[in-house]
Amino acid sequence: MTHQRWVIYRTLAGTSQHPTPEETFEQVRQEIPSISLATIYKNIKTFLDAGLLREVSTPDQTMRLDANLESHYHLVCASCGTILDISEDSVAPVHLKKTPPRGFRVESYNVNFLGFCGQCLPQAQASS
Amino acid sequence: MTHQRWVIYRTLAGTSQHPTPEETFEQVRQEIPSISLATIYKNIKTFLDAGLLREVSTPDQTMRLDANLESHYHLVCASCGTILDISEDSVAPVHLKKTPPRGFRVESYNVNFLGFCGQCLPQAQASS
DNA sequence: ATAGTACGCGATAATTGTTATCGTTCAGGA
DNA sequence: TCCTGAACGATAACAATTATCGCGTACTAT
Repeated sequence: MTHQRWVIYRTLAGTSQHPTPEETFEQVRQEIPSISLATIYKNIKTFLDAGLLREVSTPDQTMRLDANLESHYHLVCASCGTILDISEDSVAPVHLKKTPPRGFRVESYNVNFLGFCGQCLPQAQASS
Repeated sequence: MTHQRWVIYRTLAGTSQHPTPEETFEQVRQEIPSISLATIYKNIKTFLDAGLLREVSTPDQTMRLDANLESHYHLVCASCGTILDISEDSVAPVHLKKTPPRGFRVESYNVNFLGFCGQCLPQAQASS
């Protein structure tokens, strides 16, 4: 556990903003100006492999990170892209009414809610 | 509506395989050898904007396309990445037990099921 | 029919996000 | 203190995607 690794982890774990690697880089840079983006990526990969971090899958083509290890889902703002967490027990369990096709065996599922965050909601309503 | 555009659309609409732009390129190429990858991307974007096509969000970092316009969710094989469709009415409606945080307004939701397809299931069970 | 116009096409360059390489440095154990 | 391997930083490579630009071709109005 090196200093760099610790600062990167602390930065990621200390936010609920689901930052991108680039954003993480910028933030860590304020503490360690000599840090390299490659180091950020390498440590993120290490954390992902170790299960200390998870990747949120979003429509945009950049990685969003999540240090919240508890089971939860995401609310994604269609306007600004903000991601908010919503705990698993806020959502009634999902169940299939039919058996899946082609012998598919379901191991887990994930729910994403799309909508508008408090800040974007007024504009969204105005334009509709 | 040009010839190229039509062939691209037909190729995308004629499969349930959720191809990548690259795969689409290879397939269209068999009909129009002079086609350019950029043309594929431009037309995909046109179709996405027009709502004739949708983008599936997957853990891997390449775009997967979906010409199935009916409401449905996806079964993703954790082993080979295959995506199968599952109709909306195969899944019991999802509902929230609590109101979302920070004034978030939910407009829609999406469910992704992760598991193993019929082909990968035997290996997956053997290795566990 | 013809000239004009605008849009789509193909080639290619540029951009962006991510990963690999390589030499150097540094932490932790003998 | 010395050794060793892992992590670091710089940079190049790579892959996916997007922008640019000149050309050709289909429609429009005359």
